[in-house]
Amino acid sequence: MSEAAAPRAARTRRRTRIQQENEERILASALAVFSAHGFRGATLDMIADGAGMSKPNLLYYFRGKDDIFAALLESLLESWLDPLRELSAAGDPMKEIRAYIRRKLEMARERPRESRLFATEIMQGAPRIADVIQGDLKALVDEKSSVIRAWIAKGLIRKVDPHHLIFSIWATTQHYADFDAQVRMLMDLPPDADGHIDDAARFLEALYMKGLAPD
Amino acid sequence: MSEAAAPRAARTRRRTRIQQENEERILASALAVFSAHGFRGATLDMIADGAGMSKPNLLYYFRGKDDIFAALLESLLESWLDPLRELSAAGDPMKEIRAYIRRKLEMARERPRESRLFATEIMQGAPRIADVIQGDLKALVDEKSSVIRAWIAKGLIRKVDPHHLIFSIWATTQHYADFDAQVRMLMDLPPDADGHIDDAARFLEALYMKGLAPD
DNA sequence: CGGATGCTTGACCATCCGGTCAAAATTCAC
DNA sequence: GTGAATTTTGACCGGATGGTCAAGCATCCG
Repeated sequence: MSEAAAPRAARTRRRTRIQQENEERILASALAVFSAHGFRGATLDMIADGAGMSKPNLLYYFRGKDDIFAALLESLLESWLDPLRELSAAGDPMKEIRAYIRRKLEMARERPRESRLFATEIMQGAPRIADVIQGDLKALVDEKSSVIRAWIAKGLIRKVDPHHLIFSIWATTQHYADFDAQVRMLMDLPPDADGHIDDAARFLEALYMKGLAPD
Repeated sequence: MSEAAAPRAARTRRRTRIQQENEERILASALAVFSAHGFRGATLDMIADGAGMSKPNLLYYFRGKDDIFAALLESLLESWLDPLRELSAAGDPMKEIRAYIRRKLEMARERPRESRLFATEIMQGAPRIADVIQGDLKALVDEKSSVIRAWIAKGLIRKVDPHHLIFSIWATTQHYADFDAQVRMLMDLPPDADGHIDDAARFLEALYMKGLAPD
């Protein structure tokens, strides 16, 4: 994500009210379309339709499909990483980890499309977001790994590999967003129910509390 | 998965040696291509190239892209569900669960493309495999959930929701296949190393053994 | 060894899709 | 209100892509 996508529209002066609004509508539509169909499966017409405008108009605001995708990722990245960022070295380790699990599950409930967007991209080798992963995300993960190692050194949690701990929390929580369709089918849930997330929270919190408690 | 894809070629009589070979080569190539690019991102030309034949020739064996995909899923499904099928009600619960985790991680190491194939499909709402999930897979999951419930009733493992236990094992193990690119970037691993899977096994086994042991 | 059957492919088609362009419509500043 | 700047769009283009077809080539069986 080297820089913000530069819409043709923005070449002239500052952002107009119309520019602001339309760019927001485009990104909102792009999130829906990209997360549902993947980058390749998404079409500019779908995104334009979702944003209530014509394709050429869409391309007046963004240079092309790649630019829309890049702008979308950039607009989402910050808040996507927030839950991990909030993991505080100063807090009680068990409470911090439990709270992290809760935040991630809440994201899975509230923003499943964001989760699927990143997931589909990573599964195809992360061609468009490799720099973000190796940059910002890696720095954050390394930092929090140190925090976890410090907790271990103090004997506050069991000795585990911080990377694998983080991966497992990502995997278990994002599962309820990424594999939502499967979860619903296997649990016989209606399309809108989300109470199972609370059950998942109870299960995961118990698993990690028992699993990480020092001997 | 209502029925096997019916190649034009098979209309006449029984499968020829050449038919057998070519169908295998096509499915092998299709696995590589579909898992790397998703259904929409895959093209018939890519699959034909990978199978070392022309596109019309490929379409002599399968009716179309959808048929190839359906045949591929059907050919993989059985062995994909094997690890869970092997979970035995008769065995020691802790050992059974640990062995299940190992089998799933081994699948992630040995057959990551299969994992990604199913994952991308489910993430897009499972449009092409809904019947399999609601049929065979659901029956299997329900059966094994009963097994787990029986273990709980006997006090052999802690009281947990069987569905969420199964989901969490799927999520944590398949993560190393589906998100392989991210795992490698965050752990600074070369493209071919797979020793981190052993570390993951140690982490996950410990997490679940401690997390599931009865109080 | 010759015909019937099965296998393979080059050429082609229709549609989709990302993207362009010029002109029309709207908004804005004065 | 009016001219300039901004916004919007119908029409269009070129390449990709799923799929077809008819003819050529290989294989098999008697």
